[in-house]
Amino acid sequence: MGLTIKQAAEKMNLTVYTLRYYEKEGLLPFVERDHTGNRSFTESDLEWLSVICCLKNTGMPIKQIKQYICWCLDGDKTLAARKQMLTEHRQEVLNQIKELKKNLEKIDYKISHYESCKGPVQAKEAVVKAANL
Amino acid sequence: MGLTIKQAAEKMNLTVYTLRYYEKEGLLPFVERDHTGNRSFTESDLEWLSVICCLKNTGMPIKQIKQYICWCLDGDKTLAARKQMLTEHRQEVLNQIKELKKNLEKIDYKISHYESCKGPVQAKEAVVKAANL
DNA sequence: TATTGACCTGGAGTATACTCTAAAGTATAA
DNA sequence: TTATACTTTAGAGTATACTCCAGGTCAATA
Repeated sequence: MGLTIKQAAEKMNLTVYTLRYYEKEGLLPFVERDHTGNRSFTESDLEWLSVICCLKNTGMPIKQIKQYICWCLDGDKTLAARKQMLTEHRQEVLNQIKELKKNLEKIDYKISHYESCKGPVQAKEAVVKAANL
Repeated sequence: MGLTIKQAAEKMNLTVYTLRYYEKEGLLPFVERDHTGNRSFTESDLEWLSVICCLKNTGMPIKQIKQYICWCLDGDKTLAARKQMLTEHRQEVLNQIKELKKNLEKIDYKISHYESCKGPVQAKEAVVKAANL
């Protein structure tokens, strides 16, 4: 027996609303139903979900994830397309990391100014400059 | 003379719509107007904007950025609060980078499977496993 | 003087990704 | 048998961050 939607949601740290939404958007064409019409999540489904979450958490839009999933279910003839999509996405993730690191430096720089402000009152202009730049 | 909204937008790689939206949201209380009521962006304003973009690009919500800007204009009594906000945000950025790197590994792993699929046809099961996991 | 072009405002519209509600169905326990 | 604890669907509502439009103002040029 597979997991109920609630159990699957708990395991994946998602809400049942989100899982139903993902299905509505075509991200979960592989999830089957039991005799009463309830969704039944297998271990394999959870692995698919973990790929979906990986792509979602790295900024891929739902529609593109859907495209990827559809390609996966469409057999070998989409192998090249899938590989290309992931390779391009990989580059985007690398760019995101680079951007974050650049911005992190700027944040660190500002924090370092606040560090130097914790002592006794300084010349007002110096404080203003440190705070604003 | 300061820059027009169009010039400022170009310099900051934003649209004029976005700049007006930011002002509407209280992110640009420092931008002044000329005698005709047009916004006039100074160099200092652009520096503020670059901080705003830095925070926005690292995922800080507009409302929180507004809080930060308001604190900056509210003098020394908010120094501790500002420092705390940036320090907490810094940690969030570190977490984002960590998460992205973790997901990048998963993406790399999947790509490596596609790499191994480019040769002559393999056993069908092996291909399916490589593609799906 | 008339037109052009860039600016202004308020407010409506869009995109994305959920998030929730209402009404109905089903299985188990008291 | 009735209560509860789930499940289902369609569809409405929310949050965030823009994005655009209509109608108007203003300054410079033909």
